[in-house]
Amino acid sequence: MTNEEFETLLNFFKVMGNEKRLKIAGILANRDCTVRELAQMLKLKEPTVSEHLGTLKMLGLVTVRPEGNFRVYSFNSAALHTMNREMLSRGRLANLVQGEVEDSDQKVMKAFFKGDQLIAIPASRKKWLIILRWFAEKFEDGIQYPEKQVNEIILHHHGDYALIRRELVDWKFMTREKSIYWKLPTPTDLPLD
Amino acid sequence: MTNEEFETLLNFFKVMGNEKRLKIAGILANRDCTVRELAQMLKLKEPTVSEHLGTLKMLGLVTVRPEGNFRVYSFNSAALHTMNREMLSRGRLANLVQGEVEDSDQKVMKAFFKGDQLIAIPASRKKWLIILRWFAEKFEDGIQYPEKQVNEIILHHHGDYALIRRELVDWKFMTREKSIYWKLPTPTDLPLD
DNA sequence: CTCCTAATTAGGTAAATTCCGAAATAGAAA
DNA sequence: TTTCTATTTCGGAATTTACCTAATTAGGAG
Repeated sequence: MTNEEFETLLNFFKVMGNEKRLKIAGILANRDCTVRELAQMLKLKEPTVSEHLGTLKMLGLVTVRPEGNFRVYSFNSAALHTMNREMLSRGRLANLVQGEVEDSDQKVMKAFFKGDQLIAIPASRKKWLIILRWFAEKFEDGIQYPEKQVNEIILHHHGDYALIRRELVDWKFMTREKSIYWKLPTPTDLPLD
Repeated sequence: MTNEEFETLLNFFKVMGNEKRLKIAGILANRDCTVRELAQMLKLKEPTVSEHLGTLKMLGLVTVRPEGNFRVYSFNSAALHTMNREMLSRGRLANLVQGEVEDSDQKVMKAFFKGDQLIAIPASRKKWLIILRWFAEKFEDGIQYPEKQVNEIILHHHGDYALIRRELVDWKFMTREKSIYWKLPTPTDLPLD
């Protein structure tokens, strides 16, 4: 279930998103340690470190073994690899929230599309904008399209390409000059406020 | 500087370690959105979403562009890749905390080693254990070593192999039966308490 | 068995985070 | 210009988190 994976990833971030725990993980990635050793290095009391280790252990990021009179904690590379490889990519991230997106957006899409064909025009501006944004995604950032090509691309999904083309420009999804169309590439980066 | 990278990684985890922000990132990984759209999907008020987006923007995980009357937020794959590829491996993590480890451990190693040769035996038990643990690392988990081979391995680093060998066993870094030595493989996993 | 030591759990305080409603801003539209 | 609307900023309440000290547990050593 995708929801469980979401929780896993979220917990991973939560656990690692703490200075002391991240340091503990880093130290253990260098060598095994006891609670006391870690407490000294980090200038924390043992109970605090113990708690942090418990948290890391829950996640599977560290393991313990008794050794002589101590309990020695080790870093577990496997857990890190799992997060790294299986979850931390745009595609994975996108899949984890399918439920959330469905409600608002795909509902509209389902109502007005049959497959990838737009079969009706919504009256509400809001829904219309969702559809236009979908059309806009068919074009790549920064590439210049001659009008003929714009028409072709739209035609794959709707017969009245002139309407869609005009609306894309009106709503500023695309820019036109003469008969060349494009999407703004990276439209002047963030304002540094 | 390694310390700056540590901060970057820590902040990344902090920011993503929040349910709503992680969902926002996931939703934006699917498609661009306005503040209001996100607020609806997540059942939050706009100011709250706006704040979260601000946080994500600081990290570079999302970008904004004006579009018609709205401000449209996009997911920025590049930032994710940076974290993923450059920082999230055991080796990277280990390097981020060099400063912390140095103090406690490598100080001892420097004092008693010349290169990889153990040239003195510390009086303090604590320091001795650090050294023994270092020797223990020369052996692989779960592999059975005949005594002769144990001696050889130790000899690379210290002449009195009998002393080290005996201490490794005494302090339970290794187990011996007849003249076969080994390290406990995965010594009965975590107690599920 | 008892002693001793490392580690953990309990309980409570201080600090940080998340969220909201109200007010301010910025920019398109008229 | 003024108006309208999406977004952001402000200030404060409620929750969560991190840390400490004190008490308890667990297990090896004598």
